[in-house]
Amino acid sequence: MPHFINVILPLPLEKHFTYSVSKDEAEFLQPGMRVAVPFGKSKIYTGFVSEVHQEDPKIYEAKPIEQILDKTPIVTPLQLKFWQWIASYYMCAEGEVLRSAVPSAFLLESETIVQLLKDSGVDESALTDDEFLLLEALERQSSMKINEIIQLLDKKTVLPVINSLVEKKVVVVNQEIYEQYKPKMERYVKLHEEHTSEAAMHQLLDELSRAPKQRQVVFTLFSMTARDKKPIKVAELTKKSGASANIVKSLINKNVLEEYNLQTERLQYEEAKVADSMDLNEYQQQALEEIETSFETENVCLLHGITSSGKTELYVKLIENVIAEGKQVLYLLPEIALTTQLISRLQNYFGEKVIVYHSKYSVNERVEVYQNVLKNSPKARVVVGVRSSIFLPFHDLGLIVVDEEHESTFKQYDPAPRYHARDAAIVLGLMHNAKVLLGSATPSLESYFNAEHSKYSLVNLDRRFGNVMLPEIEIVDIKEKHRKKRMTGHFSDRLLEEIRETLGEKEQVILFQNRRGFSPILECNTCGHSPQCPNCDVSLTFHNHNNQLRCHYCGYHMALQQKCMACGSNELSTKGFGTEKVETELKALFPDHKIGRMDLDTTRGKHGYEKIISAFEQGEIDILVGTQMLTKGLDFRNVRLVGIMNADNLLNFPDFRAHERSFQLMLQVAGRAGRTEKRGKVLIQTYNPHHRIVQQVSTNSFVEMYKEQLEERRQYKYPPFYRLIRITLKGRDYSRVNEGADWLATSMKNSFYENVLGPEFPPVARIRNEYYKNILLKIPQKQSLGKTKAILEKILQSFKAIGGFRSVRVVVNVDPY
DNA sequence: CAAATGTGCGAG
DNA sequence: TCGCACATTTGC
Repeated sequence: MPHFINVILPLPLEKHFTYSVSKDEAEFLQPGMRVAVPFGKSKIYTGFVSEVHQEDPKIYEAKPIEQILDKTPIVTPLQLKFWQWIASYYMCAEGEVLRSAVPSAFLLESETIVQLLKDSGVDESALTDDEFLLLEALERQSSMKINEIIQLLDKKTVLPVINSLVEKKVVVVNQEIYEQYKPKMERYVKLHEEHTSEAAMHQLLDELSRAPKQRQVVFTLFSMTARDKKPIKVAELTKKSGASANIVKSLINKNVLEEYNLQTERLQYEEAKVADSMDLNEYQQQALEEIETSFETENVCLLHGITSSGKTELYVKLIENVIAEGKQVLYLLPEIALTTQLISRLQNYFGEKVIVYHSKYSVNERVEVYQNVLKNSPKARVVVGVRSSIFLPFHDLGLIVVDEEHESTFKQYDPAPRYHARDAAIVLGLMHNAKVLLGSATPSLESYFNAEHSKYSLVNLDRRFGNVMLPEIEIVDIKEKHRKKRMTGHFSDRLLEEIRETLGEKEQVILFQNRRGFSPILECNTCGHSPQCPNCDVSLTFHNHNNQLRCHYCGYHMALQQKCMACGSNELSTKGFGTEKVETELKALFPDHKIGRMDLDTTRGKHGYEKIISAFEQGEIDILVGTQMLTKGLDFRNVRLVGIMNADNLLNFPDFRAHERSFQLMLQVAGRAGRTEKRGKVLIQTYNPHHRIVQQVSTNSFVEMYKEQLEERRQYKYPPFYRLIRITLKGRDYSRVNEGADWLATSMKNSFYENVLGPEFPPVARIRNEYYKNILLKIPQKQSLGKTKAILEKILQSFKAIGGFRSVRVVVNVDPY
């Protein structure tokens, strides 16, 4: 009886693929192990076994596998199930889920290696120029990769050349697969065997009497070995003995010392001093008890705790209890919120039991985190991580905390799977039988709605820790201020007054402007022309520091032109403003104070973000200007004033969640002010001081905002009353995209009638020379989600079958928010 | 007219 | 996603 396995490949293909294996292999293989399999003409991919079986696929002959890559499964059966759920809910292939679920170092791919065949005795005159070039190169370096050949011949299609040489029996091609994960090695030394006996040791020291430095090194080595039996690192030895690396090296050369390498973990934290967890105040204590009671009957609990009410301490207590039961905990954070602050706080409490997983980790670091979680190591009791950490191989998850639950960075936009980590975490929790705690100062409407409708339990925490008062919020009408000529640049007189006062008292200021760059738009006063990106339908943004015009969508940039490119006039003016402009104006207004800026441009690189934050913490910066990066759970002690430069550009965003988002953002920024005894102050500059949302922010009326927004959602058929699926078509050819969108919308309307909206161009209809068009499908609560998706799937399939639309790509986004 | 570019298809 | 067959356009 032949044996087979089904395999998931990391490709956007719906199907699992069947390969044949031997009896021994079949007995060895388990779901979740990796195998290298040939796929297509010449490629080898890493596949994950989903099933071992004996069903012969009758319509084709299964290929045998190339190689088994694991001794034990690296994906658990529960993960495989979770992948299936993600794939079906978010309408994508399991292979796509796989791609974002495991560290990319696990996915080996083959590379074609071309080698010279010896004694070919080829007639060189029978070769083309390219063939001859390649032959020559191979005589020098014996083997080449396809990429190297492409460079060598300076053309894209090199396969014909290679194939012709293969035919002439000059070269052979091989597929090679590489393990990408490289363990980190560190150099260690020990005394060479010859000298380990007592007598030999004495003799050695005598011999070295005329080399005092070397003698010192050997002495240090002795005392280190005597103290504890741990292996000794070269780096440590040089440091302790005060010798240079050269001295150690010469000892190694003399065979006095012996060098060897050991594998080390990349993920080493300095020994954290484990602090006792803090005592909770009575409100926290009460909230904790409420959460615990709710967990007896419910799986998901929403904790609505205002800014600096001490939610983190609550989490810590809950986590303590869960790890005491020997279960794992997942602590999810939004991407930007991955502050050193919170992690070091958790490490203070849990020491080495905390492991961190985030997007700036290298592939190798990710592999190590993954493996620690997989083997259920004591280092991975508490996993703190971003969105993608829901894919780690948990064994026995007891609790998932989703902090800042309302954050939109939990939703993955591109590439597929376009999942929402909060929602997926709830499903994951269900699979593990774990409890899920959603926490936020400004919960998302959906979560609050779910809590109100008893899908989740709700716990409120509305006292700030240490009874710190909520900041006082003042609204400044800048329309009025402009009229009365009380504006200096983008600063109202009130804001300047408050900044002066705060700085006078040696306290810090945060200014929030949700737009980077200098001024978004450069406009010609004569003809009104403003420079556009050649690849996208947007105006270029002016960046002062490098005097550039830049596109924020595709990265296109050009030097600033002195004259209008359309009419040649040199009267150019700027419209709107970004963080850079605020910074420049501030520098002119407060030349004696240090001003920092935090946005995408200044936080590039692995530690850019931390540098700015610690500079601000240390008081090296007096005023910090930034985009929404500032809002995320940062805890600055000395900030008393927060200024929102312009509330309107938030409110006028063309999206059904703009108001909710603005409310959340403003309240979160406001929460940065006055975290100690002194009452903080928040100034909001706006052209619409009577806007409902601005008013609600100023009175901190979450529930009022919730009710009003909910009513609007009901009226306009938006979540949580309707589910949304957005279908985006994109392609190079404008009319193809249009026709395709029309066709698709029409056939969708045949099934879903008035619940199909569009097709419509998005606000930016062209990005990187591709045209975009959206169709929105609204799904009433009564309508079955599964059936809807099945119908949609069918429609999409027939769409793909139409020849003319093949060049249009279709992106399906479930819950596109 | 050859080479470069586009289009469609199937993979186990 | 990738390679390949086949079709169409491009540039000297």
